[in-house]
Amino acid sequence: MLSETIAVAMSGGVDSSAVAGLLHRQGAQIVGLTMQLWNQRRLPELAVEGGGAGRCCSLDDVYDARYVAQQLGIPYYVVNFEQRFEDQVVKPFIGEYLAGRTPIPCTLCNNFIKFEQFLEMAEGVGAAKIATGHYARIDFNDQSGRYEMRRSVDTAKDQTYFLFGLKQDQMARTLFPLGGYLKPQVRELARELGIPVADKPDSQEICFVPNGDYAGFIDAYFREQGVASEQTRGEIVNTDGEVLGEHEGVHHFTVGQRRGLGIAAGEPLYVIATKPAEHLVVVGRNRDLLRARLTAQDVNWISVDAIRVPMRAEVKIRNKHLAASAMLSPTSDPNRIDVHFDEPQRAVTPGQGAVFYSGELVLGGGWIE
RNA sequence: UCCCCGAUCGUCUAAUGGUAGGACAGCGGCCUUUGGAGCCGUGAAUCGUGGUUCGAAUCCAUGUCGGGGAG
Repeated sequence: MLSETIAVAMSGGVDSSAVAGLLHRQGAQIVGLTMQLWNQRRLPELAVEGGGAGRCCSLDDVYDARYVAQQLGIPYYVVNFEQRFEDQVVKPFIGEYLAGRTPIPCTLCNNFIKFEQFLEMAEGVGAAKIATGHYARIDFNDQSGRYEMRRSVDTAKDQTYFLFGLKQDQMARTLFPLGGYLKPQVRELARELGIPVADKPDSQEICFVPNGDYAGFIDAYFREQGVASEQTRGEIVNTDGEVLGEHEGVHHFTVGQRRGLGIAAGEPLYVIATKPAEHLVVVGRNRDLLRARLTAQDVNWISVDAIRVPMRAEVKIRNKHLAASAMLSPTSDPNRIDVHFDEPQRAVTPGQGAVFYSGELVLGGGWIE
């Protein structure tokens, strides 16, 4: 049987370019695809000097991706997912903030765009599999009959936290060629392969927010949609309900946040919660943020079947959180899991992911209620 | 109108005759490649005017403002 075609998601960055180069060198038949996800000129008031280079769909990045594909001599296409991206990532992203939660756009994008829409698109161009530059590892376990996910070898670059929503059938068709590499090795590899973007800086922050000011993005989106800023303002209160100040919208805040409150209380204040219905931001002391338990909803199991009895695991509640020991317990709802930490954790934040690990193995994960 | 009390960085406050300091807030940077957190750095004040004193945030007078009393 002929080697099957692999569609490489090329962002124009080092990692995905290295993936394309690597697979090409291995003799795979590949096609490069760049997803056009957001028009950076959409909200011109957010424009940043340099044209937003380093963002996921700036013209520069598309140019880079095309150039890399050209250098490798592989077919290359740009696919336009803007509408889908706005409906399934941007709007939910804003909606989550307005609901008092803190979304993870990267995970939404993975779940609804990269490993769904993109996978379909790949099929459409005759590719049975896709490959991305994610730092994670997928293996098939013959005994369990499941695809398993592991943290990347480069623990600092590991992106499994953002991948907890991947389904077995998606994993079956996905390659993460960089999961076994360290980032410096990837750059070295890119240089070896003659990839022109080998020394391009890593991108970071939310790809569709050109200046990194996500709250400013939401404000600008509101203005575009005709929502007046007066409608989002509200009060900052302490846990006793005493009014300490005012704010420009609950979407400017997330649990655990310290900066931007503008309240001089003699001691640092942190956001304990946002209450969008009342336009309130509740603040308190750092120790008020400790929680020993949470419930994860829409849980997706990856490397193991859904649990029926309690199970010990390490749980990450944000990307840079050091996974903490906890007991996972099933609830009456099979999609919801109770998590009891051995030690209270700081700033358990609704809308963020709770990802379950056993060592380097990603068991699964869900959304914090 | 009179009598008390008070007035220090943006905020809260320390210094009672001898270098105006701290906390919080702000700003900048680093670190992180969801949002946060954290770390480092940084600007910022004695209500005004006179006086006493070698020297005044501090003592005196007076004005202004704020709070409280006295028909």
